[in-house]
Formats: sequence, C-alpha cells, structure tokens
Amino acid sequence: MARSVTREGAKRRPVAKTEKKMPRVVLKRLARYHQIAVRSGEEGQTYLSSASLANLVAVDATMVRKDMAAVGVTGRPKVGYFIGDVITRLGEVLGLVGTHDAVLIGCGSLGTAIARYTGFSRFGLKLVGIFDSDHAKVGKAVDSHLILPMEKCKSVIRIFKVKMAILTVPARVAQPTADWLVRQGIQGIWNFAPVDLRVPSHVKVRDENLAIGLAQLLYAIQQANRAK
Amino acid sequence: MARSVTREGAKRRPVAKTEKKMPRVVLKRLARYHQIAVRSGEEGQTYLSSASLANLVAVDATMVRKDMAAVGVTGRPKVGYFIGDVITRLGEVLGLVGTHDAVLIGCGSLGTAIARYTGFSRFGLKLVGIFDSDHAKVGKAVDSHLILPMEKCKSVIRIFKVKMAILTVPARVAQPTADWLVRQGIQGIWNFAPVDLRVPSHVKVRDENLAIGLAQLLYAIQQANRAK
DNA sequence: TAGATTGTTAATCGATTAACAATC
DNA sequence: TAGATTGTTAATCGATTAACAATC
Repeated sequence: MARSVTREGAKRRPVAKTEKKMPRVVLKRLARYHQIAVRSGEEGQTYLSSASLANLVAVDATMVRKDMAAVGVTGRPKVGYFIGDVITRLGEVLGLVGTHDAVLIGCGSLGTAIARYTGFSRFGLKLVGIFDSDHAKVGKAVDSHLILPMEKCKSVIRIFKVKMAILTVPARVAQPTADWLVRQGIQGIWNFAPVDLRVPSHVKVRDENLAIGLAQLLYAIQQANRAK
Repeated sequence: MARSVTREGAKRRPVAKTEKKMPRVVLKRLARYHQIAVRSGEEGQTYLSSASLANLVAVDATMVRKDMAAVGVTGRPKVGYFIGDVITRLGEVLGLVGTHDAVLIGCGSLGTAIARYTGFSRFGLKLVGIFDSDHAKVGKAVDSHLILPMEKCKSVIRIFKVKMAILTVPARVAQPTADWLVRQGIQGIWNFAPVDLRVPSHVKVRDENLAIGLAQLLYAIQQANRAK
C-alpha cells in the first residue's frame, strides 16, 4: 500500500526510455526491426508500417507499436515509422554505434569463417587479433588477419583495451579459456562452443549454441510429420 | 460452458506426453539438458539432480522437474535422474534418433565451416551433398565433400529423398533459394542468412541469425557499462 | 472529412515460481 | 527413521493480445 501511494505521488519525470532493461524477447525483436529497416532502406524505402514490420517478424502489429513506443520511436498515423528514425534509435538502444574491438580465440573452421565474414562490421565489430594455441596454425593468414599465438593475446587485450572476445574453441577448453579471458578484463564473450559458460555477473555472455538450433529444427520437422 | 463440460466428462486417457507441442522456450531447455546429460555421461557420471541441471542451465530447479515430468522422464528421490533415461527420452522427443540427410547450399566461409564441423553428426545429421552456384568453386573439396553445381541439387534431393537443407548463401539470394528448395519438397531449412525466411506453414525454418546474437551481446555490455 | 495508422489502456494468456506433498 | 530429492498443485508474474482512443 504505502509503496503504491509513493509511486502515485511521485511526479512522472520524462525518463529516457532506454534506461530500463529490456527483456530478451523484446531485444530479439528490436534487432530484427533494425535489420529489416536497414535492408528496406537499402532498397530505397523510407517508411515502414507496424503492420508490415509485424508481418516480416511474424508478430502482432500491436506489439511492434508497443516496442517502438518503448524505445521512443514515434510514427506518423497513416504513414508509419520513418526508417531513418528506426535505424538510428534502435542502433543507439542496441549499442550498435561506434566500433567494438574484439579478439577471436580459436582459429578452427568456425573461427576462420567468422574472421572472414565482413557482415558484422556493420555493427561496428572490429577484430584486433585472432589467436590459436596450436603453433602449427600461428603465422597463417585468414584474409587480412595473421593468426597469433595465445601467448600474445594478453598483451593485445591490454594494449587495445579490448572488451569483447569471440570464443570459437573446442567445447572441452571453452570454460577454462573463458575463465582466463575474464581474468584479462574481458567484459563480453560471444561463445560458439556448445557449452553454457559460467562467468561472473559483470561479464556478459551470449551462447550461440548451434546444436540447440538444430535440435529445435529436427523437433519441428518431426512434429510436422507426426501430425500427418 | 458446453465445452468445459465435455472436457470434464471425457475420460483422461494416458496420452503419450510428447504429443502436445512444446513451446520454444521449453525446447531450448530440453536441448540443453540433453547436451549436459551427454557430456556428463562422457565424464562418467550416472545421475543428475534437478538442482545440478538447474544450476548449469541457470533456471529454477522446479522448472527442471516440470520439464522432465512433461516429457515423461521420472527421477528417483534422493538420487536424481538417470542420465541414460534423460539422453534416450530427450533424444526421442527432440527427434535426434536416426540419421537426417541434408543438403548444404552455399559454400562460402560459413558454409564450408559447417560442412567441416563433425559435431552435428551426434544428432544424426548427414550431409549428402554440398552445393554452390559459383562454378569456380565446383569440384573443390571440403574435407570429404566435393562441391557440386546447383544444377545437380534437384536430382540429389530427389534421389536421396532429402528433407532438410542448410542454407548458407548471401542474404540477397536466401529467399529465392528457399522458395526453390520448398518447391523441391524440402521440409526443413536451417537458415544462416541474416533474413527471416517466409515459407509455407508445412515447411519448418530455424533462423540462425547471428547478427541478432551480436546485437544482444552488445546491448548487454552497454547496459553493464551504463550502470556503473 | 473519412480513412488509415499510431498509441495506450485493459484483459487474457501462458510461463515461472512458491509451497508442499509424495517417495525412496 | 530421517533426510533428501522428486512430483504436483496453486499463486504469481510478465508478456501478448484485444479494444479503442488519438492523430495525421
């Protein structure tokens, strides 16, 4: 009771709407909106309606409007949302502005694929070094990157003040490597090893567990066949 | 009203619990349990408690028990769940039994990385052909696979009765390629192009949109820094 | 103006958590 | 037996959807 009175009494100040932490599902949609807006912009469109976005993301139009309202993107009745606004604002919210230096650990097939992929530069991702503990790989080139020995990783992180690591090592060594990265001051780990990493709460992890995606697809196919 | 009466009146038959479709979030957890069980088994453990699973998946122990009950895995008080049961039953539910033939379309860096990766064979995934429309790539080897021309894809799908495709083509051609695959009778697409594919409802798609993962990580890192 | 679309509040739905009983 | 752990029902919480008002 007392609490609700307090809340009622307090003046509603115009808080920057980004401040409250977004739930995961919302973030996922926001990232999709952003992606669609970028692509639509490249195709020469200038406005997107909540209905069209909803259609592309397979979600209710009301939710698109709510999401947009939540991040402070305002649309125009009868027209829709201005694509420039969507890209700018969602880019801010998602933290896609500026460059993000990262190290990549593990130059196996997946690691080199990621090192070669240029699409992430759109998000400001920049690899300042790629590393492997296998000395046979050290010195080889992956596009413009030279594979460096793990021994050099520590100083690269320190010198470039790297905050983010991409982890593409075998499952077995993923956790110890992550522990080591955390000790070097890494704040975010994009993990492609099929393990759920344990890290201190100040470190953020995104587990890109591809096997889980495969399992989900196999389940869906199986369901569809069973229904028949 | 009438409906609820009908439901009440109907005898509760012991339906195989798998039949009702699992929500996405649940599936994700099930796939993780399976992964953990496999790994724990390899390490020589024989039982897993709901608490330990909950800890590894960062979820409430009650939910683990509910999930297990939902798929029909029964545990033993004071002991936990028998790892063999967990692997077998979850494998069945997720459709990880038997082999799943698949074609891979697009032998760029990500495509070849996936073609090289052997970890998915654990789920019964078997590549019966890898394809590229770039004739300069055709004939080259990716481990034990030879890159085939797209022109051959149709007959491979027909001859091997392939139901699943892995799509690792550029974003631009992803949708038309998917449309074509659907016409060839493909039932499931594992899509790595950064586009949400539109397919008929009888075709299942898993969008493995890595850029969304990156965006989510960047957001989390940004949030953590802002909080300070 | 009429119509289309955004914006917002209220209702619904479903997933998660809490509490506790059952069981080895 | 006592204790630990599973299993299940009820309460809570939060996300989604529905309804409708506001606006260009």
